[in-house]
Amino acid sequence: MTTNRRQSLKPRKIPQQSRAEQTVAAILEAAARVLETKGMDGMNTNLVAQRAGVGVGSLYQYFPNKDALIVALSKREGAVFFAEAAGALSEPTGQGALKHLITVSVRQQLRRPALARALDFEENRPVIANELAASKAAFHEVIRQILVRKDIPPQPNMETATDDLVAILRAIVDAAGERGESDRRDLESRVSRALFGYLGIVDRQPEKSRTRK
Amino acid sequence: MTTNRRQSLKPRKIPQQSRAEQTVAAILEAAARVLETKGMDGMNTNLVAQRAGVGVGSLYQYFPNKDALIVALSKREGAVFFAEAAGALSEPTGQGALKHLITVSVRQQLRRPALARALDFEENRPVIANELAASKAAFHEVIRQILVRKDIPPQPNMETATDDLVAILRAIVDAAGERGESDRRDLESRVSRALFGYLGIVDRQPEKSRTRK
Amino acid sequence: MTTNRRQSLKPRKIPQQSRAEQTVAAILEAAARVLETKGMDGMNTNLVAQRAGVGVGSLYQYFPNKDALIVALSKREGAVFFAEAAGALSEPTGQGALKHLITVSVRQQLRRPALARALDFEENRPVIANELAASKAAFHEVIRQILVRKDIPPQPNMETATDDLVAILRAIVDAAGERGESDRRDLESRVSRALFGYLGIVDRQPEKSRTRK
Amino acid sequence: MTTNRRQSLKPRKIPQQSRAEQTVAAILEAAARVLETKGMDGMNTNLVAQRAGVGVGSLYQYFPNKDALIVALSKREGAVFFAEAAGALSEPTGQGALKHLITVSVRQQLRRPALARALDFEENRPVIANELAASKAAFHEVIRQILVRKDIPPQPNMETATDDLVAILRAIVDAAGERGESDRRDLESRVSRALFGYLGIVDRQPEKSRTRK
DNA sequence: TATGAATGAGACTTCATTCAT
DNA sequence: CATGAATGAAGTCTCATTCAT
Repeated sequence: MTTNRRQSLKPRKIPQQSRAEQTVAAILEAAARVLETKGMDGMNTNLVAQRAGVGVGSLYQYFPNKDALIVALSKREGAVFFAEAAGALSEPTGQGALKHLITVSVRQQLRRPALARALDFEENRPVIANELAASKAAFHEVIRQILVRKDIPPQPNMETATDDLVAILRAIVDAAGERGESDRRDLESRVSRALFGYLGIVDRQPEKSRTRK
Repeated sequence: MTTNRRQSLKPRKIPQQSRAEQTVAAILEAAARVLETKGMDGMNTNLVAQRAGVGVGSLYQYFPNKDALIVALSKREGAVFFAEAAGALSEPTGQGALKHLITVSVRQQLRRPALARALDFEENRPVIANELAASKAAFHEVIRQILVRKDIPPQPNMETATDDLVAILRAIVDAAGERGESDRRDLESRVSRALFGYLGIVDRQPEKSRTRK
Repeated sequence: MTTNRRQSLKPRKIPQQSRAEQTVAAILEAAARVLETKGMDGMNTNLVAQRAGVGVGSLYQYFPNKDALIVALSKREGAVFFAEAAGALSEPTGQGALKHLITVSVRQQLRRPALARALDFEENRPVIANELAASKAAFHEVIRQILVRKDIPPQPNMETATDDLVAILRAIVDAAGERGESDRRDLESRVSRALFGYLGIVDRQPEKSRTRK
Repeated sequence: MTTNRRQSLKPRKIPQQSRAEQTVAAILEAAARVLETKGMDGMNTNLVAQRAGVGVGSLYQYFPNKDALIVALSKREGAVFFAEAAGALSEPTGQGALKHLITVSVRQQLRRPALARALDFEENRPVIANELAASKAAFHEVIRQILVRKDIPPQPNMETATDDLVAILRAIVDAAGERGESDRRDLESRVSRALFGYLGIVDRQPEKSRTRK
């Protein structure tokens, strides 16, 4: 079974000694690596613990179950990203903000493509999604604030548009990740075209940069 | 575990009697329904067999293992779709063909959104992907032939563009499916904007249809 | 943990082939023996399966969890017993019926004292008790019908009296079982004295049988 | 598992400073409360320590293992009780002494019924029983001295009678505890009838107090 | 001495797959 | 061919106990 008892997915205890902090970090990183390598199906708590160099017990000391591990991982990955993403709001124009967001997202997703991909999927599982609702809302709010800017065509349905943008972004970058791409510039350009197109933003300057490859 | 012994994923025998065909169909449909309802995690061969009204043994008579079931399901879903999609090629213009493709894809994905979503994911698992390589190639060829048309800006990298288009398409429609949307028209419009934008097709006629909601 | 998911404790499937019936019987008997020997704490599903000569999987094919095993065992033991106990009702007098009940109970409890003791305890756990409520009620009804007879002093509170009688009976016989006693006659006499005393039945004939040991 | 390594069950050290005494008391009381609330199955050393407001380590400082905790608890409960029970010996008549004993026992058992019940059961586990043999013997000696009095019919087997009396007593009171009874008077009366009946003491005065309820 | 982090054996349970009937 | 009983490897999680700080 994937998930057993329905318990809080929140961390069981917050590490109080520095030794514990290290343990938690090690577990999380091990989980990340296993997820990257073998996917959710190949990930199991014993393996994660082993790779982290701790006993399974330690894992369960901090995470009530496997899903909690995913949640924690999502949050860990999301934290850095969100900070950078929020920076988009200080861009003067909406389109600039969007560009910023794209840049940041692409970089994030490309940092550890396999991990990002795996998490993207897991985050859709209701149990997980539920736990991450808050973070997701915060992120969506950022996007909403961008879409509302003057230089972006008004969108009929804000929520839908937000979802779509995120979905498109992830889709392209995940696909790239799967192919092992790593040319950020090109990727950003492709994503931009799709997103700007979606939003109905026509011609943002005679783009010369379209690299023929 | 996802897959145990490595065996051929091809159906074990081609049913030649109609009774067998019915059995296979029943199993496949049962699998589809379970996949829709409980996701891959909640799907197991015993359950599928039971829902199909046959013994597990019979299931293994026709499918060497669980993955073969997924493959067969993917092919079943893909078959109808591919036929319709290929029809796009008879459209005179590239943009028309693309529209056609979008319409068909949206319809397909919206027919059984949960199933489509689940399969989309499974199809990425290497074992499955490998088995479906041929079908995928055929589909991609269709897209390639569209992209090559005169009224579509030349794409720097054909393979990438194809992948991206499919990814975007799926992403938007999956998101819609998850939200329970069912307005095909609106969906098609959103998808179009993203895809045309991606391809660098600027303003296809002053679009008045953008519904403000 | 003793009990995990809250599921029905009812048997998962009823054996349809005779092979299955044998398996179920073997599992139950193995469980009984383990319970007798090592108590609930020493009983685990793997061991039971092994002793039954089947795989654990088979055990779970018929019993959704460990507790279901206990319930089934209780019912198995209770069934024979109840049939015999109900016979008490055909005794002409209430006191006769009581004697009958005592005889039957003592015999039952002495057949497999350790098992009886262990089950007595387990049957008090709420999860189990709940499942056995019906059987228990039936048994109590028999007692109630006895207590209502003319030659038994009216009891202020029927339910309490019933509970007490059963408790006393079990207590004495369990104690005897623990000591390894097996003189049924003596045991019956001791139980009778306690029960008749409890019910306020004074001198039922000059009892000569009081063995000096 | 119930007990891991076999070690002495005696407290590891006799606390000589009052702080230590307090710690031990806190642990014991925490154990009692957990036992009452969640039964032996729900009791675990980490929880007990936490409830006691100390680290697990401290618990193991004073108790070599979980069973030692039970033993200590049994002794703690037994101590007060034994003192009161011994008072029975100063009663002039045997029957008076017995009454005294009953009163005391009922009070004891009713003080914390759930705890008493749980301990009753644990005390039967060989490992525990063994450790408590001395206390038990002392208590049984008190009963023996009562049974030997002139106004009590001679019992064929002293040890058996003692065991039985205790068993009956516990059985009735435990049952009462389980039902949530708390009418000591009524309970004493019921116990008396059973015990006197068991001992073959016929009519202790025309009892008018039998409350019809 | 106290603390609480760490440990890992072992318990429970599931499910893909096989095979006797 | 069909059936469904049987299997057992593998995964999840708990908790008594130890030990570094």
